[in-house]
Amino acid sequence: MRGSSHSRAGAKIDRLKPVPRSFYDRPAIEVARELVGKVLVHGAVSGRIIETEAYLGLEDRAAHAYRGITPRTKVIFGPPGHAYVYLIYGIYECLNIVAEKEGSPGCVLIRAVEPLTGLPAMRKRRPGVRKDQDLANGPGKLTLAMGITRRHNGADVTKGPILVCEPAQREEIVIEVSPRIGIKHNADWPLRFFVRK
DNA sequence: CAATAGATCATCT
DNA sequence: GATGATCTATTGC
Repeated sequence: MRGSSHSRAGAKIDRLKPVPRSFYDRPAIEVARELVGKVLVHGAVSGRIIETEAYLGLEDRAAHAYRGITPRTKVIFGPPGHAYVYLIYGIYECLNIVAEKEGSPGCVLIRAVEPLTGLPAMRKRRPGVRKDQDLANGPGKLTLAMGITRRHNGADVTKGPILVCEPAQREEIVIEVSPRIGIKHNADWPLRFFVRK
């Protein structure tokens, strides 16, 4: 969809229905694939999830949970439907959603969203960005644009302040699969899901 | 355009 | 003390 034909969307995001916790109580791969197309909401700011990656548990060397429970990774071992936010490269923060039942590690990295509402707020947090689609088209960019920080680590995404909701209308999308980005281990595992443009 | 370096710090060894 | 699920500016064709 190019152009911005529905620029009045801001009014109704609070009526979107949160995805139920049972949605997350499944293998991380399924959750990752089906999160594509859902809507990420934080206050008045929202965006459609267009790219995700699955990180498995103890069998996935690329996953933070690979080495077991530590103060940082304990959220991943907790109940599904919660946010895992961590600092990367000393500068940026990345948002994950915990999948699989409590005790079973597995999570989904949200890599990109397409801005839907709250565009002015996003621009304020990301000065210098030219195109709307560049505001949140990366893991570090989307947390910046949407004001998500480590304060939200452990937050329940079925309750807020960060929410994952069903989109207002079902859209026809084609989901593509590829290897994950920027990792060293298991670099050929097809665990990245994204919307075909 | 494509390739590369630098920023910067919590976490784990 | 090394590392990393990134981004941006800059350099070089």
